[in-house]
Amino acid sequence: MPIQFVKMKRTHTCNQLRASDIGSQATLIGWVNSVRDHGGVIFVDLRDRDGITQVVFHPENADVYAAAQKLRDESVIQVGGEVRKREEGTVNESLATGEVELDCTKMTIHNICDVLPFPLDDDKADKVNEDLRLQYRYLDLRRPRNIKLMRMRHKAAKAVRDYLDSQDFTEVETPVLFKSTPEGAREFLVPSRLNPGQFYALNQSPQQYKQMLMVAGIERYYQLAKCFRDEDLRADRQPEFTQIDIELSFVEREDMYSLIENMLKKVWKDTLGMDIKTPFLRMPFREAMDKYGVDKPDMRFEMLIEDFTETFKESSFKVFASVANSQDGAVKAINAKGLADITQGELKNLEDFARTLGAKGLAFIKAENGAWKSPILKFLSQAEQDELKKRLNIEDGDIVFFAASKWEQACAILGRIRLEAAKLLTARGKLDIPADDFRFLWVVDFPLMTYDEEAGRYVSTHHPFTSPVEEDIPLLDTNPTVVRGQHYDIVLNGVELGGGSIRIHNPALQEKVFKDVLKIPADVVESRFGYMLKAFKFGAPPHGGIALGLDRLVSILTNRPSIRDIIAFPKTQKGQDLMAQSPCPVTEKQLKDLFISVNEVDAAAK
RNA sequence: GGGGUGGUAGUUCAGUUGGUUAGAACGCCUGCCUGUCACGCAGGAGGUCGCGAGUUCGAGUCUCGUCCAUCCCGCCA
Repeated sequence: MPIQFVKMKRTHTCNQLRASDIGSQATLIGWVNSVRDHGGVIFVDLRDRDGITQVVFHPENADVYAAAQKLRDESVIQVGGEVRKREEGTVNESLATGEVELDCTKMTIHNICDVLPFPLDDDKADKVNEDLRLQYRYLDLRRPRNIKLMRMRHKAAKAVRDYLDSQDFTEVETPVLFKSTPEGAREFLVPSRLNPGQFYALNQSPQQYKQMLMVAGIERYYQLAKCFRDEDLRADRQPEFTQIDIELSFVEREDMYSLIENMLKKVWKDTLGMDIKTPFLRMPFREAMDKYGVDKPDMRFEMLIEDFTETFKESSFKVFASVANSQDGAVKAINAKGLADITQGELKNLEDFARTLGAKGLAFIKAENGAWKSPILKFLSQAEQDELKKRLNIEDGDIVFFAASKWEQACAILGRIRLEAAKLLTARGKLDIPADDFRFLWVVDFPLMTYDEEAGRYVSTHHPFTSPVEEDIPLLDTNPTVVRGQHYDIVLNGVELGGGSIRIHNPALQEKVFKDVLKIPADVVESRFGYMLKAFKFGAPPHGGIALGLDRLVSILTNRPSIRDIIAFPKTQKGQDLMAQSPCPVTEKQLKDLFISVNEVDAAAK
């Protein structure tokens, strides 16, 4: 039974009392951060979301003193008393309130906390198994560090809203229950009770609705939109996530760049107080792949990939020469500066990594003690070695990795090696990436289409609503893969923050993309996109938009490795909420009402 | 669907070549302590070694399977 001595109102937060308050009465409420019982005097560090204040219990105040002996960490108490000056030598410099303490004469115990399932100190709690922390997410979240993350997320979202509001945007909510669009990501299906045998799909993004809002004449739309994808999870992927979803009419790419740059400028200013530089760097997709091996380059360190396809065309090293002379073949290399001390194990890991990406092996040259060491060195002519040395700036202590393969694969392999090498160098203290180093980048000039060998047809690089660059439109008929899309990705520190495009607003062009280029059967086009094509015939304005992942944005902003850290109630890699325990089986009646039968495999899982 | 890592006390971990009663720190409980702030001191409780098979005289340790978590590949128009 909680004891209650007297009714009183909170007068201060736990981060407010200062020397100037000495002698006045105050009432604080919060959680017991720690109890130090000295037998004749008890100290309680009282914590709320703002800070900590020391509360003292003396035996003279018999009631509260006796009650204080029963307190356990994380209990919730309300305490009243006089603000006292701390004696000389007992001031706590590490607390903002460290000059004073509250001499407790009145107390209400709102809740005595059970023994905690895991420690809540940040340094200890960070090591606790995440599944346990997710079971008790409300406790994990209660840690000051995590509360701060939630508040940072709020600040970021508010900055986005404030900025877009200042630019005359209207926030419009679009349906979460949408229709199934099987060509995209895997969807969550929702059975319709009123339409037996039919299903909604949770929206993967408000893409089609926001384009309809443009046709509707909203002109400037945004939404912090919950989106759902039933794909496998990663550290930066959750089944439900939040997008900053934006769409405007009468825009061109340049307008979009400056809009987003200014928006992010405000986000960084309002959250971290930082001024980020605009305009952001821009890089064509092809260059990103060539130099960084990915379409989302991490610009915080150099280590660029160099192309040696020409160098090895005439080489006597047949492995490289044959690739260099093949269709689409490329020989590329990267210098991991200072990583010649790589261990056998680390080298093997890199090699395995390369293999998973389709490489046959991972050729390398180590420069150590004034000499080059490499299994392939004997095949390389002096001229080839000179060329490598010059263009890769090979010095003692370096290690160079090679990839010889199809262009895209060679880029991808070294792109991964580049990132892994950076991790190894960072661990060795040879590469220092400050936490507040933010490198924004626009990646542009993506091909509108890529050819899917497996499917034997063209597929949209982004999505089928992306507009081709005007002068490339004639090429749609002859060579779709060289058509450039009016698409842009925004990349931050090697993470794709978001992407968007100028859309097609011409119904004839949209229909052509669906039917002639993507070869979607006419009846399918009609059933999936018929309403869009029709809408475009009724005064569709030119428009474009973008979507940025809010979760990813905040995780980078706060330097957290996983977006689970900045989502209040995240799901595990199997998509479960360990606290509420969802998903879970439902009753026979529920299923019956929905005309659904569950097969035996699922029933066994119950 | 595939690969890696991990699972031992409430928590974080240690546990030798397979060998007696599975340890430490923190937490918890009891007692002492009037100035601490990671308070201190003394004592105590607490374990189906994720689960299931197998090998063995004997398994925390070896083998196989399985479950859970996590990282990655595939996937994410």
